[in-house]
Amino acid sequence: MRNPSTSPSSTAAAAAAAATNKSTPCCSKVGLKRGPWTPEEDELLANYINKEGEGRWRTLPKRAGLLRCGKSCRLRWMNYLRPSVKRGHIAPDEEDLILRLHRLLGNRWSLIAGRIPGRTDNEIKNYWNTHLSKKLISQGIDPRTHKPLNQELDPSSADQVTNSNSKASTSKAILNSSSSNPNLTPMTVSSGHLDQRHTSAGCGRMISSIMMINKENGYSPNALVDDHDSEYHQNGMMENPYTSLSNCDHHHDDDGGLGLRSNNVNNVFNEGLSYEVDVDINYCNDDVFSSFLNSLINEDAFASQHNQQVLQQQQQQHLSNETIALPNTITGSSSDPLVSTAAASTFGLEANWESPIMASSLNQDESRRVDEHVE
DNA sequence: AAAAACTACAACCGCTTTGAA
DNA sequence: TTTCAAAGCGGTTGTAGTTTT
Repeated sequence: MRNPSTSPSSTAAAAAAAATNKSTPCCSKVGLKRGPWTPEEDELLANYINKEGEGRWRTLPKRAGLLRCGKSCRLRWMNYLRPSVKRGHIAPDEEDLILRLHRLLGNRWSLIAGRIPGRTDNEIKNYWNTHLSKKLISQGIDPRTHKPLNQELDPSSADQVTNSNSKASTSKAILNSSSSNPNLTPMTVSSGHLDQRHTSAGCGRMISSIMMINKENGYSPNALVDDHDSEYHQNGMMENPYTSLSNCDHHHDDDGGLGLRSNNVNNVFNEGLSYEVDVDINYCNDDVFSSFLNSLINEDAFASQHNQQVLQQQQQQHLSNETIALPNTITGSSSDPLVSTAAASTFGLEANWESPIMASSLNQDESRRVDEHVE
């Protein structure tokens, strides 16, 4: 899309970089082409990779006879030329899944893409920015927090909103929020570097995904904190510095599944009382995080199952005529579509706000659809 | 019919992380 | 332990295409 010869930002950036003696973008090297790819270039790249395989991007252009930088080649291959890339409109079920995953993971586009076969992070990111975020806003929902926009005006949640997209300030924000707002129940699900490179290497960077569970309004998904944040540990949020649902990722076509290596589930705070979830997954395999994520996504499946069990118990106990205080997720009055009842109960969570968009798109086939995607 | 505004998305940039030397 | 190249990620930009005025 970009015209290399008319891109003011690129030329300005290159000039600025030269002036400050900083490293220039690889594409700024003299003689390297930029901008839209031609069919001929696509063919050259695809043919080369089909023959020689991916990798060694820096030297690939020269070997393939392309006047492009390696980064550009990699991007073109990953986002456009790979055979596994699915082109075309995002289906409603894919859209629904994106919404759910975004609510869980925030702007972790590569992670989200990893759960949606054939879709690239770039495509999902673009789709989010051009469609879904606007759709949410039009329905009065903050696309960052997935909470009703009018909730954002609530001063008690200001910190959370303000910091939701800030990796650097996340841990403090969480601590502040959880301490100042008793309704916030932070759930720490640390995961290692949710990155693609774990496949051959060991654990990557350890990042904790902190899901802020707001007992009234759901939770903010974007909070991420580095496990190395000592302040965070010092505040007792974690006992083990590497409490993680692990390292890992997925990726589109490399290893399939989320591939998260779990260590353990962290403390869950509830109204000032902390207790450790009685689930030791220290040595769990890669499926654990994937399963956990699935459980979060497949709320409906769990909820309906749970509902049935509860109803059966009620019938057996002849309590049908009595009023029983049941959690909202069980009564079905409202539930967080992204937090399964099972997962919520397992992790000590309750959430009872539902996105209209997601709610409207939910149906009985939901769990099956999600499973299909995931698998 | 032309201009302006809007939309979609490919591509680029800067930064971070990783692993090898 | 340090350095550096490679790879990857998320945010942003620029432009072609479409719609509206």
